[in-house]
Amino acid sequence: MSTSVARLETSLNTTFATRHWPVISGDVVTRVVPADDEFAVLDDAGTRLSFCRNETIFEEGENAKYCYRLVSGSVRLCKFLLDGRRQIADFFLADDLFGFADIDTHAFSAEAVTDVVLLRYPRARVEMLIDVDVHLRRKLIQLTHERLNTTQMHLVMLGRHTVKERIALFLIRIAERLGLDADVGGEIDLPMSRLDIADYLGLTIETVCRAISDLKRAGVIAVPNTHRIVLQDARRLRNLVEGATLLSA
Amino acid sequence: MSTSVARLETSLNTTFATRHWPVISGDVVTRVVPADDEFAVLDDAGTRLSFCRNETIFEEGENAKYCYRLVSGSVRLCKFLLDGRRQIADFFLADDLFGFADIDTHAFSAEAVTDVVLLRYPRARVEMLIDVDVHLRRKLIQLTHERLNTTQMHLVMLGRHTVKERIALFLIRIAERLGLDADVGGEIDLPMSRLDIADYLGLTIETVCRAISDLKRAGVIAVPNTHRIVLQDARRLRNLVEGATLLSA
DNA sequence: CGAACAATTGACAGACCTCAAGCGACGTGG
DNA sequence: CCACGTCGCTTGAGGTCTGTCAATTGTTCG
Repeated sequence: MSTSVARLETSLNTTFATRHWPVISGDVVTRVVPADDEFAVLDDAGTRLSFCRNETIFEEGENAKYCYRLVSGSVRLCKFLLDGRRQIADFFLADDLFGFADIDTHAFSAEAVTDVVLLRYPRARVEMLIDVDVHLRRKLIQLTHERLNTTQMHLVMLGRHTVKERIALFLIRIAERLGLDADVGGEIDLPMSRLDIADYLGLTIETVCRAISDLKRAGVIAVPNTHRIVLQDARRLRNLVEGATLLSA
Repeated sequence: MSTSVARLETSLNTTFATRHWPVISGDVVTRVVPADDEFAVLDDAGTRLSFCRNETIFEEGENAKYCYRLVSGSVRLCKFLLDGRRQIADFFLADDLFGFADIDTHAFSAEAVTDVVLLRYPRARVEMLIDVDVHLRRKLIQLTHERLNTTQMHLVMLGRHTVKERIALFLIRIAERLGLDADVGGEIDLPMSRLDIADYLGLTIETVCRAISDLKRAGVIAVPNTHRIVLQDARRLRNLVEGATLLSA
């Protein structure tokens, strides 16, 4: 599959050949954007691009000429060490912005976790607009601040949380980002592989599997298929992360 | 000295009596600010405050009414879990800004690592100035982006680096922040305790001690006293972090 | 000099990683 | 349509690194 590949500008007629899993048609997902669209002003400057699963969107060290907005699919932001170790710093989901904080060159690589459609903005243009448009500016600053905060929470997870806590937090936070109420429960459609999760949580794939199996065995979650997780006992899931944060989730 | 101290506004007559180590007089350190001072415009809005070692500057959950600029001393940004685990997300040194990205409430606590002098700015004022002053705005945005980047590098360290690599990276990065050329070597004056280092690196104090002792035994560093580290063999120190980043330090 | 606190070192245990085999879903080819 | 190969996931057995517990040393200050 996806021998084809990413293409560009105009086209987008990438007959995303047959992929196996995440069925996300670049057309179906029609900009379900939150009402307040401070980014409308950016749209004119954007080029629509598509990438196939596992394709690289930009690479560490590359000149950071562009910023991006994810239209559909999901993206991982990652860094590789010389011996192959990998750390994923973030996952981006539909409507997330990324690449805006990269100064001069990208410090991390961005790769398509699933087939992906995104908008690409020239950084110079963005910086110009920031000076001109107060609403855009405020929104971008706010988003950057939020990202710094979530990155710091991620840091706490890697530094001080146990395996069980990390998995539980990961599921809770993904659920919330996908618009579920993690206290009620619901079904999560995980875009990423077990290995991606492991590299996000600073663990090995085996450890992630075992932890998920434990949760399954305990009846806290169900796993109808690999990429689908059902939160059955949201309360117990949350209890797994006490002592989590003193205040926030 | 500095038996005096912290205070402000009203009382806070916590006579933190005598402390043992870092002797930093709040008066001696007179704003050795880099030439380009985009922050001058902030100064009028700032209140000068002092804190004693281990005092809390702001606490997780507190209303984030203020932003801060560190004049002298150093500060840790940390989060506590219910069972006492602690993760330090950042250390701030002289002239660093902090608290600017905190939305609504502080997600982390800030505590004085040494006796500290700082400037406190009302957030509302800062936000107003950001809209008015282009240079201030650009500088603040740039600093926030830099902080996001260093936080992500920190993430890689916690997720994928070994103990030796973490210690080596920590020393290299602190040295650079203190203005040393980490390739040449030099002497680092560590403001923080071993426990602080441990909680910054996601380790225990014992593990940090052992790693430092190993480096000492190997002749890579010398440790004339607890808070002073001499980089004797900068090249070997750097070699410890290959496979570190593919490109950056 | 002694008390309090921080740092260091040692012995041991346990959590997580490594290595390896087995399973399951999916797609291709006979 | 079914068999087989591939790839990702899961499970098991065993080892290692780092955390835990405890004792010792060193430093600062009363």
